[in-house]
Amino acid sequence: MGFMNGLRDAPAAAATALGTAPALGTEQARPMLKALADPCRLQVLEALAGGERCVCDLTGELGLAQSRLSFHLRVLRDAGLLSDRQSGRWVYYSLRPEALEALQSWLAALARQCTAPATPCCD
Amino acid sequence: MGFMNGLRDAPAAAATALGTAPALGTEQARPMLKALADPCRLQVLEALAGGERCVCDLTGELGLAQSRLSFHLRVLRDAGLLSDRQSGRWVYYSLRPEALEALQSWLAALARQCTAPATPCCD
DNA sequence: AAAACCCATCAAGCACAGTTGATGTGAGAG
DNA sequence: CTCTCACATCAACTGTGCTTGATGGGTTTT
Repeated sequence: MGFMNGLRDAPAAAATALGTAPALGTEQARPMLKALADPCRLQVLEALAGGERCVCDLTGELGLAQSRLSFHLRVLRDAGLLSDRQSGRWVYYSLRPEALEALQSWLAALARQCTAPATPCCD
Repeated sequence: MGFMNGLRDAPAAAATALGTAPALGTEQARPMLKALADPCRLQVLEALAGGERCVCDLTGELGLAQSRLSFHLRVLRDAGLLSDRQSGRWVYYSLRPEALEALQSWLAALARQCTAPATPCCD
């Protein structure tokens, strides 16, 4: 059950170079943002920012219970932020740059016109 | 109590043009990400993406109870994502582009080296 | 002054996400 | 085949964050 991560891969890859990207509605950004809301999960992201890592390596570095780390890895993977790869009896996790870039472009779209002069409110 | 939003304005403004920015540690990104984790709050952000809005206007457009909306606006403001301005008996809220850009650069930093070949794990 | 309005805050109730310890699965090692 | 190891999953407990309705502060009207 690792398929259909709720994230299309094609359009995000094209947006790597520039800041402009294929929109990505708030609907699709929501699960990722929800997954990023936990301090424990942010630790994992920081550790994975340097590259691929296996679970046993992460438990040692972060000092987390194995069950706990596995739970958070699943949340991040289900949100489309992580990809996993099994090699022997180890499982390696890594960040998905496409997902991070998709979020970047979503933020960029928000900031695009947000300095508008204000609607007249109730009159 | 609207001062000291826990976000320096100076460095973020310089990063507007390019995608490169003043680092912004995970420590400072955390409260923003936590604030972005709620669907109700994302609705507010979308509504504010078009520009400044007063509260009474938002309650009408989003169909939220006044108390509820006020609660979420506070969370977003405390996280540094929103700025407020009082005019008469109305309060106008707007997105802070600096905050959004700071998050963008934080994501960019994560994606920078995350494709590293994987450390040897336990040997 | 009183009344009407916009918005913030409060206390209580409630739902959900996270933690913990135990158990299950699947792949090498002996 | 059996044992060990890496990791996932489960059930029960716990805590944190959201919702609701009522109250309070502050600003314009009349």
